[in-house]
Amino acid sequence: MVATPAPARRPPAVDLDRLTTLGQAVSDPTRAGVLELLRFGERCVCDLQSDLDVAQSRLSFHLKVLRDAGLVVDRREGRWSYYALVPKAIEELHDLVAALRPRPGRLPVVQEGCCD
Amino acid sequence: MVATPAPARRPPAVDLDRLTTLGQAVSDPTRAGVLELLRFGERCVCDLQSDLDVAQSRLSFHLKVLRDAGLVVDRREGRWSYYALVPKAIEELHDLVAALRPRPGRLPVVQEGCCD
DNA sequence: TTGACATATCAACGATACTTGATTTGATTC
DNA sequence: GAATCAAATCAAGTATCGTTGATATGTCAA
Repeated sequence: MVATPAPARRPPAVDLDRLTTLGQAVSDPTRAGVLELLRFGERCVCDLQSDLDVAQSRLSFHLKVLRDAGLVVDRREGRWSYYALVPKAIEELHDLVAALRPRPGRLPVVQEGCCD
Repeated sequence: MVATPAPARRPPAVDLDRLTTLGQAVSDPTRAGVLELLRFGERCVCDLQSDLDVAQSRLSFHLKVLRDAGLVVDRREGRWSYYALVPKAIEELHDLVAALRPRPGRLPVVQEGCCD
């Protein structure tokens, strides 16, 4: 019989690395705007550019951040690039935030003193 | 008769300002660590400090960012300050992320060209 | 009081992140 | 091929953010 892994003594730890990466991706107005637009389906860069009214290289920069974070994917077709949301990544962030919810019934209020 | 506001032609816009603010609050490892710890109830600063092993002024700085974003509240008791999650703010972020989910059945795929 | 302690604030520096304009790459059209 | 176009990349500057050490504020205990 093989040793079983030690039972979790605490609720599952939140993947903080992933949370910070996704949080950072979402923390810029241009990038948030891109995500908002992509809700309705994939869009080409030139489309996003005119909808958001940003310089081309700037948009390209932000798209790269979103891509690196895994929130969007791109697809090239002729001279155009189309970007689309990655639903799984949105769900991932959704779940990470859910994991931050206060846990009911644990340490509701502090007792005597605090340190030690 | 007073002019009625123009009816919304699209699904409700996402509150991008709020999303970026909360995203930014969550985009730093120290701050994410604080939130993770606070899931179990309020903690005093000195507690957080030793759990996270960060300098005092640094923690204080990050707590301020979280406080300014509305994600935590503090309560002073004697010499100690206790910080706690604001469940409503977590829900708010949760909902904002949900609002980024792709909308089914709209612009599923791009047609001819893109930038007419 | 005085001293020790918990926390907040501040100023200065260093590190990241964002913006801009120019250049490059690759695809299309003439 | 040459010109054009969409998009990416790069280098430079600027702005924003995070860290550090010092100081300030307020509280408690001796």
